Amino acid sequence: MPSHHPARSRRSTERKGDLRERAILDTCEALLAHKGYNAMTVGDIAQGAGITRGALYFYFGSKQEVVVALVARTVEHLWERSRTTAQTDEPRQAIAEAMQRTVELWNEHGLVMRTAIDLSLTVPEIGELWSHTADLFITAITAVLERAGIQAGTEPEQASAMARALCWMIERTFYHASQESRETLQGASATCEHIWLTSAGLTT
Amino acid sequence: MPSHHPARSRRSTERKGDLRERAILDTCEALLAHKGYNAMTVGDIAQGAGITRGALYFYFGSKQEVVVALVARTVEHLWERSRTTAQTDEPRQAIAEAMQRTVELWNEHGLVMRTAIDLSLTVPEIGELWSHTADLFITAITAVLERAGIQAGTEPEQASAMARALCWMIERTFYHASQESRETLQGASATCEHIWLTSAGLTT
DNA sequence: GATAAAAATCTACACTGTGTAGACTTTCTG
DNA sequence: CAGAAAGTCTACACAGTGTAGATTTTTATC
Repeated sequence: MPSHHPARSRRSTERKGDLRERAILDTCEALLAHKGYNAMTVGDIAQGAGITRGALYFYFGSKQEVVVALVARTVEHLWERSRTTAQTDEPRQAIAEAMQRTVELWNEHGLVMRTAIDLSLTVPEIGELWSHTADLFITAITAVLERAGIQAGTEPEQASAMARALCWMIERTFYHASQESRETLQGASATCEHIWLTSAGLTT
Repeated sequence: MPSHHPARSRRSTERKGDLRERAILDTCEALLAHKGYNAMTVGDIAQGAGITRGALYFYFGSKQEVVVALVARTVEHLWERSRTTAQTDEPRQAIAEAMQRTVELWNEHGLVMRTAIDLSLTVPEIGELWSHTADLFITAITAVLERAGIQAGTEPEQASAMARALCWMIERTFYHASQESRETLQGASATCEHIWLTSAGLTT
């Protein structure tokens, strides 16, 4: 990998390699979509990016590394968005907004997110990335639950544990629904929102 | 041709192969536990079962087939148990019993169940097996919700969709918790049970 | 208990995909 | 424009897979 983190040194021109690297990740994403991780070979990716296998190994050490970089790119984007999104104090509204945002995320990045989940177990770096992402969600859900009056704490029926279960519910439900259609995903989101509301004691 | 041993000779001989087949699946399960699916090779399995690779291919056509058979064996066992377990009418008790049973299942077969979930996407047969298993759970949860007064139907806030979301919540929560410890799993179960009860409107 | 079919096992090989080595070409930079 | 850095290629060694065919063991039958 040539570019580590060159944030401070401003480069005059964008190196050819930066372009290639993006082409590689884009190709990888496309291949993931219609071949899946296992069927996709390093040769396929290289070919799609317009170079030979040998050249690809100049950028990434393995197929896994390519996918890790792809997941990192996407996840970075998620963090970015969740950081710049306004937080609402009113629980009901906060929940509605969170679910809406999550639907958008899955509509846009469902494929990579599903891949990240699938590879979490086998590729430690991806596991790391994804578990960090999940923690962001769990923290956010916990905050909403507490603001809605659920007792804070880590015991099974307190906010923290409930938030974790709700997070997994949303992850898994969206994982499946996003494979179907946007309509399915929207419906699944409504169901999750309803359960979240009920769990928060906001059933009016 | 006349059959000289009418009743008694049914399945009299257990072939040597039946023993080997079991040895292969057992070895596979053991290897999955401390190497994981990808790292485990056909040679490893054969060696563990005391035969060569070539001989293993007499029993199974591929590594995937071995794992499919292993999952099938386990899942068969799940179905068996859920069929012979008494169903309770009282919702609260039904939920408590279902959760207890599920904890036991994951304690006993967590490894294979996690494997099944991981491979659902990439191995169609396993996907089939697992989705059928999930359907059993979803149907059961739906029934309990309806008995508790939740409106029947498939709209986002009706019993069927809610049961699906709750099923995924339990699956994913148990998937993670069963990797930790029995205590973690027990706590996670309590949390899921609480959310299920709340969703069913049984919060007294 | 001899024997032939079936069941089980082995060795050897062809194939696919991975990752590495080293030579070569292009693109910067002073 | 010359040397360095970046990028690319071909060729090779290696892992694991699945198959072919010969060979041995087990089982059923007379």
